[in-house]
Amino acid sequence: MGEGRSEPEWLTGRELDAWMSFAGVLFQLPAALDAQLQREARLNHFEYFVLAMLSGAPERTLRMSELAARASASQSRLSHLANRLEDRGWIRRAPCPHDGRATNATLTEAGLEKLTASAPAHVAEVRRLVIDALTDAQVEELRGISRRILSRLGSGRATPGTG
Amino acid sequence: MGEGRSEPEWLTGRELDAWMSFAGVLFQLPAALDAQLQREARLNHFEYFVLAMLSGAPERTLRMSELAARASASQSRLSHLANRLEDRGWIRRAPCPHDGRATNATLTEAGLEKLTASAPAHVAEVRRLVIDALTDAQVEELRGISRRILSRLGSGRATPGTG
DNA sequence: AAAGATTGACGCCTCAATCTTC
DNA sequence: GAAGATTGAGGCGTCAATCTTT
Repeated sequence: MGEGRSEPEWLTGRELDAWMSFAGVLFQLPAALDAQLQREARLNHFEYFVLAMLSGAPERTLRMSELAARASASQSRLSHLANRLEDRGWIRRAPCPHDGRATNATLTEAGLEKLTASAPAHVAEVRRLVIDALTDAQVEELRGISRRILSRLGSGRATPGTG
Repeated sequence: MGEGRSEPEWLTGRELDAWMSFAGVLFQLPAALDAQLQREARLNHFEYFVLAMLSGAPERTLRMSELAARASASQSRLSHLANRLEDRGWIRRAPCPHDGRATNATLTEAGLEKLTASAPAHVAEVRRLVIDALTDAQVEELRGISRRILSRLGSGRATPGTG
């Protein structure tokens, strides 16, 4: 990892340069992806992600807590979202038979149709803004870089908002 | 359809793998940085960025519209934020002498103190989560990758939210 | 007491409407 | 009319409190 360059208080020129560019991506890319989904599907990125997660689960069903964990979201946030998705008919909730505390969320037929209708344009935007902007080697590098950052994020401190 | 890596409708295995990891970073890293700032400085990332921008400007002053452009934020968003920052005493607004339509935002002494007090911990978190998680070569790669993505973002379509 | 989930209050952002100055 | 800026309404997320089941 970071061997010889450990001045704690500031960033060197090269590091600062890299961080400024990366921070721009961190600001603007999620906004751009959200904008595309909002425009063409009336969905935000988190809503899309939740529908996608459910579509890939057995029975198209997942516990609320499991869903929250996979989306790195608080249970509260997911609960609010589930209210809205349920109102729109994309998902349905039912108490879990095996554990009276838990709630299962299920993707409805309408929800699946919504997702499959929205996916191609979203994937195309991801391809346009990220994948096709990079060389094959850079795509590989990006994977490795992301993994490393994620490992720091995971071990940093306990994820809050679980209550 | 599926020649090379230009199938428009979906992502190949390697691309998907890279995207999944990168999307995780896109979700979690901004949240982690916001959390640190919120905890230790009662600031969010956008507020910090605005203060930092002003601190680097001549006279510690910038037009609202210029500030919004540099932060890739809508004028509306910046205006709401400026209300809050002004209430807290970090900035001051005054009409621009040269153009009656424009408003200048100035970082106050208190705002500068707030920024300098908050910066070290924030930089340390950036270093911990990003810079020190990567090799020197990866930091360089990340710079190049970010530049490429930014160029797509810039040319994509006109930035909305200017009204 | 802990885990799972939900709710309401409050804060921030988006969107459309509005006002002033150029 | 366009540019710069602001405002209010409504939507979404966070936080703290609450309820139920284990």
